Amino acid sequence: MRSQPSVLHLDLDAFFAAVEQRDKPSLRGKAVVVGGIGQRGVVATASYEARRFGVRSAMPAHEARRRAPHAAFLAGRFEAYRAASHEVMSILRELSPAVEPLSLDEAFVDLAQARRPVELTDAGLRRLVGELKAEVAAATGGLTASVGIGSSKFIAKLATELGKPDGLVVVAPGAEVPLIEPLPVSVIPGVGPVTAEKLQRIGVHTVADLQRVSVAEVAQLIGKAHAQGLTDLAYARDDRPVEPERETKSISMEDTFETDLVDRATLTAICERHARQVAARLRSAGLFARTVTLKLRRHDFSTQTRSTTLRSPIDTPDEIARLARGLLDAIDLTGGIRLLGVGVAGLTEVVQDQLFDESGNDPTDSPDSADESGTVRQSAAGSVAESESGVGGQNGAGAEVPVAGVTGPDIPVAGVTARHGHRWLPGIDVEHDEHGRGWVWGSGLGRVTVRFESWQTGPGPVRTFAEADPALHRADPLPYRPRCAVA
DNA sequence: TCTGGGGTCCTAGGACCC
DNA sequence: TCTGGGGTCCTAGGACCC
Repeated sequence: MRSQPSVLHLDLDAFFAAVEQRDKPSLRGKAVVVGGIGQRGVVATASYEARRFGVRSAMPAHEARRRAPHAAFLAGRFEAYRAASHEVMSILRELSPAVEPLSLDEAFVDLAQARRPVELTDAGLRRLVGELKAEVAAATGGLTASVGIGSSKFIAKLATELGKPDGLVVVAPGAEVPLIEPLPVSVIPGVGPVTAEKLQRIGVHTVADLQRVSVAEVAQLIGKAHAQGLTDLAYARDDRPVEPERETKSISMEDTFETDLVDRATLTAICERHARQVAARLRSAGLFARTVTLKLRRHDFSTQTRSTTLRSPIDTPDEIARLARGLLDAIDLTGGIRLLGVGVAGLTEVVQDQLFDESGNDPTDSPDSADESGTVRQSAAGSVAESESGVGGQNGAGAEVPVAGVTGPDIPVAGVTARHGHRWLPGIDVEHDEHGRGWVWGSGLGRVTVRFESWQTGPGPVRTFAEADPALHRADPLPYRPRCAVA
């Protein structure tokens, strides 16, 4: 822990919903829920107006709809969120090079490494944050942020939470322990529902309660490493540095389906598509992977993972798809699958030269022969035969689109994002040849209703078209440009 | 009709090596 | 002949975070 309040934490308020309200003037001041599309969706972000009805992040879609039936439920527009996030992160990096983003809407900044001297007094910090918030609002079209400042990451983040929305809380050095003692243990990062339940069983409800039990006793419940960490945090001891560059450890893609899938050919095609998308991200990051993981969630919500580790790192779509398919081939699909994902780990930047040639004994070194030799290592949990997953396998190497709809619209998924091919999901951007820019208000029965407005306009008119109307197109989000807003 | 998607980190147990 | 321990790598599962 530092002796100065030099860790700043910033969190954009109701971020996704706020971007939607910026770009959709008719929704300003209204209940907006991002996510919650489809039967199996969950809420990503609710506007403060929607929160008044009890809608919360991670709430199942049906529950959110029950609580706020009148709210606008929108699919996410991640390109727009990424753009706004980039603006904010740039502003923070102008302040200090030590910026650690936690997600699109959140970051830590180390003020001790600021590019210019920062006065770490209450008055100095208030001035600084005032300017920061004004810059954020100007660059993003009026988004607000909450800021917390303290002597550690834990305290800064907690301070942000206490001031939401549009807040600023500075915790003075020495005030940390009295601040946290009366709060529930769940304020400590790493204490989720399960750990909180376990702690409750030994009479620990508040942070002060946690101070009273020994590390050994906590370790009995939740493991050694975790216990020491939590105990330290209970005394506000936290020396975790702000880390601007954290390397990627894994890359994955997954989908939850609107209805459980049982057909092996369909799942195989989805598996291959995920594998190829993962490979594309791997390559664009300039990385190679040694481990490929298949993840499934069954009808009863139980989760299963199967993985394979190679001796040499790979990055081609074909290899990753082949391995993922091999893992799936060994899995019993009885009962139905609600989620399927493919991921890679064991990432490296360069493929090491094969100094010792194992002359073909290593299945991973010769992709060409992989389908006959490629048994993945025998593990304690049983072997994973890969031998049928090659070119001669069920869907073959050429299985780009072997099943109708797998790359397109016919397998609806439950996610939050607007990446469902052609479907007119609520909230997405469109352009009409005659009426210009707008967004999808709703669709169904062969019709699409569009509201024609953008951040540049006031609330706009609504019109309905045939889904197949050739004058109606999907569009990229209209970039927000501060200068145009002034004009 | 409950329960997303993208991650990180930890644990436990077996294989295997010295 | 009995009993070992440490260390690393790997797999599977789970808690947690936003």
